[in-house]
Formats: sequence, structure tokens, C-alpha cells
Amino acid sequence: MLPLTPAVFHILLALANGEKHGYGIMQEVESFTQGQVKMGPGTLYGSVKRMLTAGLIEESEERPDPALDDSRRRYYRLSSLGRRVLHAEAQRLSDLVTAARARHLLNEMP
Amino acid sequence: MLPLTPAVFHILLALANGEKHGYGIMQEVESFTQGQVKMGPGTLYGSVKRMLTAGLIEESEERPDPALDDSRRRYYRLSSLGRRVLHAEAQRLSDLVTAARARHLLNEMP
DNA sequence: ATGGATATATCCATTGCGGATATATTAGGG
DNA sequence: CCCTAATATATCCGCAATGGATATATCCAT
Repeated sequence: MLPLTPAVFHILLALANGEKHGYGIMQEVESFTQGQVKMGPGTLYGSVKRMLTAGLIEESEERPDPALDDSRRRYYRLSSLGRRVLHAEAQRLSDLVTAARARHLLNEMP
Repeated sequence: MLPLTPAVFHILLALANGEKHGYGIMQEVESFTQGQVKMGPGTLYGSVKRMLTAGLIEESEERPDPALDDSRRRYYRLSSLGRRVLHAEAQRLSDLVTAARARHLLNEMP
């Protein structure tokens, strides 16, 4: 299942903080990457559909305070599989970063 | 230009240690990832061709000691652009790892 | 000399990306 | 109240990347 595509990894990472709706994921990814990664709707909703099929995420039926809600929204959360996959991918990336650091390709420890 | 595909990143990382030939890159990626990432010839040579076009790598004319050489081999090295791109991608990944760690998705510092 | 590993190359089906487009709803200003 | 912009989801489609299959040639050890 690994490596994950950047889109899938960003979506999982955004959901690790708690459930979110599609558009919210898009915004969080853009703000997190300071606008460097702009996920268009095709990528977002296409990825979400594939991730639902793969069992990485689940649609949540819980709605927040109706005053803050929007009836159009569909909320998603990590599945336990999704959390495990995210963990494994983060570990894989961490190993890559360590290797890059060993090759003097990075500034010192964050 | 970022994010890089896993194949391109692995190739750049393998070349950061010094110039290598295609097959050697394949072996290094497989051993580095403990067999988790197996880069087939289609991916390797296809990626190399694209990376030459993009100016990330250059073919090297220098041959090692003829006793250790193999006339079929084609050696590649990082270009200065390739090194800068690799640096930027490593930094990007490092930021992702930091974010993952903040979300308690990783074991402590390596 | 023969076979297996080494080495490069191309083809192609499948998949993922991402811009364009469409449509509906919500919120806010005039 | 109305109109617009932002929000929100969804699909289509061209393009690029992946990776297995295939092909071919060379090197090395037995």
C-alpha cells in the first residue's frame, strides 16, 4: 500500500487532527503547505473516493453544532486502517529524512 | 517541480552518494528500503530519461577502473539543479515528518 | 560453452493527478 | 430582499507516471 501519493498522505494527515469535510481538508492542506501544494477538487474528491473504497477513511454521520454546520458538507474521519497506514508512511518518510540528513542534504535537527 | 515522485526521489538520493549506473541505482533503492520498494526497469529507465530531460541528472563520461567496469553501463550523476531540488524535497519531507510527530504518529526522535 | 546474473531499453495497460466545468447552497453587503 | 462571492461537492478528461512484460546483449563462473 506504500508509498502513499502526496495527496493521500496530506488528506490522512489533515484528518489525524479530527474529522473534517472535503473542502476543509483542501483548505488545511493549502494552509499547512503555505500555498505550495494546492489540491484541486479533482484530486481531492477523486482521492477521497478511492480512500473510502480502500477503507482508509470513513464517512462520519455525526454533525457538529447546527449553527456551525452546512448541510452540504460530508465529514470524514480516519479508519483504524488509515491510522496504521499513516503511521507506517510517516515512519517511512522519517527514514528517508534521516538518510538525507546523513548525506548532508539538510540543515540540522528541526 | 515538487513534490517529487517516490521513484525520482529515490534515484536522486541514491546518486547523492556519488555517481552510479542504472542497475546499481535499482539495487541500492531495493537494499535501502529493505526490499519494500522494488523499482522495475520500466520505472527506473523511464524516470532516468525524464530526469535527464528535466536536467536533474547528467550522464557522466568518466569510467571507473576498467577492471571493475562494464562496457554496457551508463553512469549518472546529480546536476546542481538536481542537488537543489533534492535538498528542497528533503526539507519538505522533514516538515511533514515534524507535523506527523506533532500528531503523535511517530515514535520519538530517531 | 553454457547458463545465470547483469545491464539497458521499449511497450503498454492501469492508475493518479489536476484543471475545467457544472451545480447547488450559504452568507453578507447594498 | 436581492445579488454576488465564497463555500461545497461532483464529474469529466487529457496527461504523466508507474511497473510488469518483453527483448536483447554482455559479463562471469563453472
